[in-house]
Amino acid sequence: MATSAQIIEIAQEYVQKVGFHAFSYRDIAERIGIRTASIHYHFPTKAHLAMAIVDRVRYATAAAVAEIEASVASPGERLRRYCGLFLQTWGSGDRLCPMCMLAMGQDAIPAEVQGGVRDFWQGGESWVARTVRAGQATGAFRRDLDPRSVGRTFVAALEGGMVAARAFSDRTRMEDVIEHLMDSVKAGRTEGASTV
Amino acid sequence: MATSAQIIEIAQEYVQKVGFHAFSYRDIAERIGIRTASIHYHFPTKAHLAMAIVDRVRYATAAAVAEIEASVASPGERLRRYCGLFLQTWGSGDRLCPMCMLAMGQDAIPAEVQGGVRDFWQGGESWVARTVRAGQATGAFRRDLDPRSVGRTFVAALEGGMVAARAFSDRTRMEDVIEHLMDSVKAGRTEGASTV
DNA sequence: GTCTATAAGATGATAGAC
DNA sequence: GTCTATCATCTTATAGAC
Repeated sequence: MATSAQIIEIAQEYVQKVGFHAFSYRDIAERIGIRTASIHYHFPTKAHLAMAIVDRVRYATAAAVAEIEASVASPGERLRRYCGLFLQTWGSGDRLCPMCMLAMGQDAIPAEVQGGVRDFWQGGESWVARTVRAGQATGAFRRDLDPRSVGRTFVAALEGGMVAARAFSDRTRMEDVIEHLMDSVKAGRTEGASTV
Repeated sequence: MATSAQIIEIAQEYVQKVGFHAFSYRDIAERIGIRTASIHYHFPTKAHLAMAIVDRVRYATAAAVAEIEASVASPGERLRRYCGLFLQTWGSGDRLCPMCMLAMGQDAIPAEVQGGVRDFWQGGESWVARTVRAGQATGAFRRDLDPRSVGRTFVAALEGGMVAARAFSDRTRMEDVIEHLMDSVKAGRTEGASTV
């Protein structure tokens, strides 16, 4: 594999495990067996490296979502598969979502990186919202749902669920969250007034 | 205010804004107008400081939840007030949940701190689960809900929602999440089979 | 592309005076 | 409790040889 690709991959792993500020060029260099100066050749500053990670993750996510849309037609199944992406990321070695990690250190992260993270986040929310609308059209999902709110809740809960799953090294924390999320959108109930 | 209390308060603010690894004793010292050596007198290592933050937050949270239980009886209203605590934290200057911040940098954070963070998280999940059971008993909440899953989803979504609200400086991201969460538990629908 | 060498500054932490 | 002084180490980053 090309050195630059190796650098990005290892840096991404560090971002997912300890965050952007808790690893150094030295950490990466030692893992690959090169010197920090070589990393600076590929990525002049840490901001460049962060941006490369953002681009890589957004590309990979877009590909994964495209694959879901190509192989599954049912809105419910699409949503479940989407949730599965987050579960899969956590499963690949107790890793958090790299975009969530970058979003947390916001104030100490380059502006362009922040923008990329926001695009990723909003992209997920919008995709879920669109899928919810499709499910409402087929009658699979509750008609009284606000797609925007559901999209935002799905992404928020999946990201937060990963934090919990990692803190407890407990897969069921992700699974429980996904079950309740899926349950919250499915039809099969009369839409009535609340008694709360 | 006592110096140690000032130190904890400022350190907590840094944890909420940039994370545990992105601030230094120097940052705190300059804000207070003392030297880093003085901070080391109160908190020998950064781990001690982190632990003090965890204790402070857990104490404050317990007090806030107790206040809710003392002033509100309805499970639905209690849940909504609980969600309000997270909204309020974000509102106090675009801050994330300190426990969520500490949970993210897990691998690079002292073991005792990790334990405290887990206790906080699980405490929130359990409280929501208990409140859900109470709401099911009164008929305000859906009877087919799994309280554990709901508890885990609430905490995950609230934590994740704060990350989103901060990334976009957008209050509605928290509000939308809270609305869908509350909607997901309320009764008023026939409990039927899913068509998803 | 990778190296050595180096810079300039930050970091957590300690010893000992006041 | 706070200070000065100091430490060893780590950090991002650059210059220039190979």
